[in-house]
Amino acid sequence: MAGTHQLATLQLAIMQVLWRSKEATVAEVREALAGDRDLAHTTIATMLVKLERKGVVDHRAEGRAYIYRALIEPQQVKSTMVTDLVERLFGGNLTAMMTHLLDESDVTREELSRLKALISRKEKETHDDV
Amino acid sequence: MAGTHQLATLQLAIMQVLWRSKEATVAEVREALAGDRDLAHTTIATMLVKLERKGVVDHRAEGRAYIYRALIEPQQVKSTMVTDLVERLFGGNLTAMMTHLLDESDVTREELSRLKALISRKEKETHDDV
DNA sequence: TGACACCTTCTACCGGAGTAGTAGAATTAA
DNA sequence: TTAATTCTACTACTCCGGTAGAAGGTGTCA
Repeated sequence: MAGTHQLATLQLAIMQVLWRSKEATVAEVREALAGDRDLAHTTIATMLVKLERKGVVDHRAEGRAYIYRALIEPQQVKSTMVTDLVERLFGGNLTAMMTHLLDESDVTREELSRLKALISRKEKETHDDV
Repeated sequence: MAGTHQLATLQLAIMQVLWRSKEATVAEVREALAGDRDLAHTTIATMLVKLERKGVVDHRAEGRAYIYRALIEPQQVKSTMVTDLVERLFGGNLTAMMTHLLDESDVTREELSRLKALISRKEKETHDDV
């Protein structure tokens, strides 16, 4: 099971900053998160160390500062976390998850037709290659 | 924010047993979980105490044993957890979540048409009552 | 009535997330 | 040169999930 990465809330928030800006120092991450969450400089730094130990970010020194960058793609994290939730909540049943999403949230007409188009496109792509 | 319940993996697994069987003793929960997870009796018992403290289960004594039952509905938990993930991962954008699901998982033809039917049904339900 | 089996309760421990203070190095300003 | 600023490194602490041993209560049955 390589490349599966569960990330907690703050960790994910930090990663999202890195994904957006390619690279960032502790101060820059902190700046980007300010407003939603006002955290101490050291808190961000600590989290980045933990993320690095986890192998999902990397850093290089530039002068006195460390510049961090993400080592994994948003897609990997999303896949892991969504798949995991579908597994835990719906026993891996994708349609059940979709049904829930459609039932519980108020989707607009426009979104519905966009989804329909998406499915049609997907149907064309899906050859009988199972 | 009442009625929002985040549950971790084991907690959710235990709740699912309770939802299926309406009521269960510690031993029964343990039995139901055996195979996937072989846990000590006391582990389940401890988790149930924690879940009770959290207000999501309840118990009554019958003879020497406690019989537990769920106090919340599966739907409440699913809503909370799905909504939360969509928020954290896709900034609350439902369509983005759906797109991801369609792109990343290998959906079969059959599932696709079932989804299409689902959307059509939803479209009929959705009056312009926004 | 004593031995055993079954149950809950209490307590404890580990690890990870989150939060941050403090120390010490380095760079800049005065 | 000294003082202030700005970083990282180290440490620690709380909370929670998960896991389970030890202890103590209670029922059963020969």
